[in-house]
Amino acid sequence: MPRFYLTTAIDYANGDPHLGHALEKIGADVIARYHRLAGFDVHLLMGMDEHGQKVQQTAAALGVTPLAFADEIATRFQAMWARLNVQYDQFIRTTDTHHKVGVQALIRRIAERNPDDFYERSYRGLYCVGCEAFKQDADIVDGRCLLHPTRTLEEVEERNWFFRLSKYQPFLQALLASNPSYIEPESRRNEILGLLAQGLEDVSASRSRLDWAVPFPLPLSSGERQGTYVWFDALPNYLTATGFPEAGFETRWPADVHIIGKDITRFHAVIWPAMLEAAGLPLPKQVWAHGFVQLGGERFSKSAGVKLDLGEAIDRYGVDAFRYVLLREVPFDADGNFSWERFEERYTSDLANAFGNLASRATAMVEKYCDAIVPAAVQPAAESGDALDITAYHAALDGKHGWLLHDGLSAVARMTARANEYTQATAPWQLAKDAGKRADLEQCLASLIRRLARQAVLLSPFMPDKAEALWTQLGAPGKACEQRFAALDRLDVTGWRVAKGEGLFPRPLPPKP
RNA sequence: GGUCCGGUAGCUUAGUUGGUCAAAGCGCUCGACUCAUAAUCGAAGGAUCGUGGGUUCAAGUCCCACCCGGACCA
Repeated sequence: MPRFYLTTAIDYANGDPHLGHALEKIGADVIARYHRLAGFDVHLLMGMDEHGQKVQQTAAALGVTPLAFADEIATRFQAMWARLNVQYDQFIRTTDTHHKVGVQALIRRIAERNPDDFYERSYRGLYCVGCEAFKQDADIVDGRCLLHPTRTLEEVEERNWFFRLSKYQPFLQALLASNPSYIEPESRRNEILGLLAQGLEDVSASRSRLDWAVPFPLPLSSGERQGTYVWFDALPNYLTATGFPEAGFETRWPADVHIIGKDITRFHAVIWPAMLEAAGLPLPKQVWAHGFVQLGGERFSKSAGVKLDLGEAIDRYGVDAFRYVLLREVPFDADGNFSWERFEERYTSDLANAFGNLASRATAMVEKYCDAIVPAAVQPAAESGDALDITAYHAALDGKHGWLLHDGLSAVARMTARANEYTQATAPWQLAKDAGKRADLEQCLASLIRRLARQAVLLSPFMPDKAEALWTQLGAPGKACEQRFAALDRLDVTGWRVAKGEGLFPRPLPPKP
């Protein structure tokens, strides 16, 4: 069975999961579920990034150990992924012993193979005593730290280990020239190409005053031991999760795709492949940078109070409706918008009116006209008009042309619309009045059930529970998630006993929040 | 300040290499139907394609400048 290893960004243990996290995790889950239906041995990795001063400081402020704090945050994230029905195969935490061992092994391996790649250099920056951290320009306003505006920033110099990233510029340029799909979508690749054209700076790999970190395995010439700086700790999680450095990690590594947010493209497209090349390890096959979700047209932020309560969004119409609307509304290759208004519109038009009602009318007619037993279809290919949409669906999800999950949903929506048109045009309720048209009636109803069954399977990566619910209502054997795309063409619905149940996506709407 | 991405009907978006390219879905209006979750089907209306220049016989589609939104870098 072919393997498929995909990862999401590990989330920083500083705050609760929000809409942006949810988009990435649900998207990755859809891709994973799709590949299971396509017959792959799928491994979806998710996890937490738990080191660094912010975690340490927040924990200290709460009077708990950093690890206890990280445990709490990890528990909250995992609980949210469970609610969102995100089915990961592995959850890594950078505080896992194995990860720390792996990070150190990777650094040593680089140092052994390319002794020049790590070197000592002094780092100079603006240091905030309040934060006990160096501040970047984004965190500085009027020469003051945003969080501690009453204190003055000090210019501090320290010696650190640096990684000779600049050395890998030709390698990275050649990589993108020979393998353009290494970074997708194209807009993000262009960004990186521009960055490479400007020239790369070496990056620091260790920092002093970094106590809550993986100890950097090489001591400085002064004897000082420092903590591993963020990217050398976080990025290797994709590798250490496979068991590295222990033998056997190669069975999973390299990853097929890293699903990340566009804000961290640079680290995944530049630093990470350079690190792997330095270590003589295979590169991941692709980095996919999705866009951001805006909320009602505004960027959500804690400070501005623009945020969406994920629990509320899930409770609104159920987790599957939320997953559907989020991925239908937000293109997976660009920024998108989410609002309660759109949620209502999408739920009502796509799910309740089009899809749910199609299931309702079709099962009702089989019950009414055929004693609930799906008749044998005379022309099993009556729905051949769906072929193009099924092709489009796979093109959106198989990764060969990017991961355009929203296009996959559009394709299924067209199939649903076509089935409703077919129903209207054939008017089985009229055929039922004429015994001489019995064959036409049975043909129509069998076709509708077949279409619904196929749509249930195609939608199951997006809406796992609803797909199963429909599968059951149709009287289909087994489970929707156990089907294989390859066998879907030949799906025979003859003799299924339908059982029209509760509406899949009921109206009327509950009151607005 | 630099780089990149986006700015097309009320909303969300399609629009290969310039020439039926002004398109689709939702919403709104009208008509049809009654199996169904007052759902469905059909039809109509609706855009000076961010702004201003330029290239061209011909430009959302190429060039320049500017405005707005976003990401990254400095």
